[in-house]
Amino acid sequence: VSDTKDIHYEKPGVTIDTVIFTIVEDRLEVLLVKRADVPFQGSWSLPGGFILQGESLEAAVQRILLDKAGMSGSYLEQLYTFGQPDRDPRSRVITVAYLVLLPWKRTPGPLSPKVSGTEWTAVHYLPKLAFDHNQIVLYAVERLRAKAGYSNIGIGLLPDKFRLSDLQRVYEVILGHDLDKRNFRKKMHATGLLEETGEKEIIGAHRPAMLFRFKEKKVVNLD
Amino acid sequence: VSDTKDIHYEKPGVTIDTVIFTIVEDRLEVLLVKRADVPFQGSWSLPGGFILQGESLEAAVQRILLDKAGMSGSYLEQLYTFGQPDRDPRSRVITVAYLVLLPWKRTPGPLSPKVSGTEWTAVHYLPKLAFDHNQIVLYAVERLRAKAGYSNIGIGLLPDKFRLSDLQRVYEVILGHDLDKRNFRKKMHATGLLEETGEKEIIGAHRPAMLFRFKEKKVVNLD
DNA sequence: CCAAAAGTGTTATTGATACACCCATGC
DNA sequence: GCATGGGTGTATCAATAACACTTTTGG
Repeated sequence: VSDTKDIHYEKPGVTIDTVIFTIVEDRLEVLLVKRADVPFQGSWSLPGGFILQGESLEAAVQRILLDKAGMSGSYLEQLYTFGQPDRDPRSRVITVAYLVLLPWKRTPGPLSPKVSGTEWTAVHYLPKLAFDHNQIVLYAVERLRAKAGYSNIGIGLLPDKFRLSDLQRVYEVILGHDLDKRNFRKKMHATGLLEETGEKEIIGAHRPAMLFRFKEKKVVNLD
Repeated sequence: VSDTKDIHYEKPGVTIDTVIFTIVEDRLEVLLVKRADVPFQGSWSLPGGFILQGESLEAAVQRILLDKAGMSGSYLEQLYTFGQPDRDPRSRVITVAYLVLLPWKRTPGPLSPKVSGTEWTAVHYLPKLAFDHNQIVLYAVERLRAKAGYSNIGIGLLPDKFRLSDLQRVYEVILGHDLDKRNFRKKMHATGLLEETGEKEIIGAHRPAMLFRFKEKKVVNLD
């Protein structure tokens, strides 16, 4: 029963932490921010913050994204709530972790962090992070892998129009192993979620690739 | 960044709410408690409560289970954190919802609620609950259904020793449709998780059934 | 001997995997 | 004309789904 009247113990703090993924040069990268204050001063940590009055959890995530990363996420999913009593050395803080996917912009450069003190880091070379943030990132990677197996989660990491080889690359990077081109394309077409844009894109001295788009902009479970 | 120093807005409250499932006479039932206080005085609601200082979220769930239901859960999983600003009409309260499975005791009777003001209710005949608790129960049922498809979640709803027909019944109740006996048993045996106890059980005028046990006491993903 | 649940295999269908060549382009 | 990525189909294997009869017990 959610009863507020009998609180005689101190309220825990509640924060949001975000695991923001993107793909850069065939690597899965996560956005980190350098902590300005104690504890863990100077350590890297996940972008996060407190929830404002009257603000939904999702709205808080979007606000934090804009403040800390200078961008708004294309896909957003609640991950898990971490509440070990000692996870913050100062006081009890419970954090609701979110998984965020940023569309990978073809154009190189503008994906570089917009906010000073932030940096994209490959998940394979993650430093020791503040608080329990390493655990949170691992949990997020696990979730992302699992979802790659049974959903079109790749949509969150791609621009509106993309080549099938881009889509395949996204899944390969998430899963950590190569996929068969013909089987991958067969399966993707079978979902009925892809539509041709009619446009073709030429990169370098190759046969031009058809650009595709997802009919549904939402992440959806396949089969 | 989990920074407590710059809180100038009021902290939200944090609660735990539990969706406690069991199976009674081939029905999936959930434990409800009648609210003694405003708001929603007299309404049914999910067992819940505040988190004590220094208490982990899981420990809080176990404590609430014991207090409100007079029993400890066999399976426990964090469901989702609900934080809509208006979900509690008095003040901002964020709740971390847990899914709990109670082993169905063969012996009829002792599963009846131990604590006054609590009642088991079939999920198909759920009344209008306090707060957003209907939404939480729906979410829990969805999760349970999904897990029935790819895990041995049934373990949480069964006593230590059980007949294969009991196990099948559990899955049928969760999924809401009948399963083929031979295919079900083939699949279950193929997991390698079942072991014969050697004991047989005779109920009524029938051929006695072998009692089985799960080798792993944990819920595990199949395939 | 009858009613009721326990137990047991085979076939058909479906989905997943493995695998190799031609095409269009820029230089 | 050559290097590079784009694009396509078939055969095998594994998993799933459909389906019916015999066994053991108590009454």
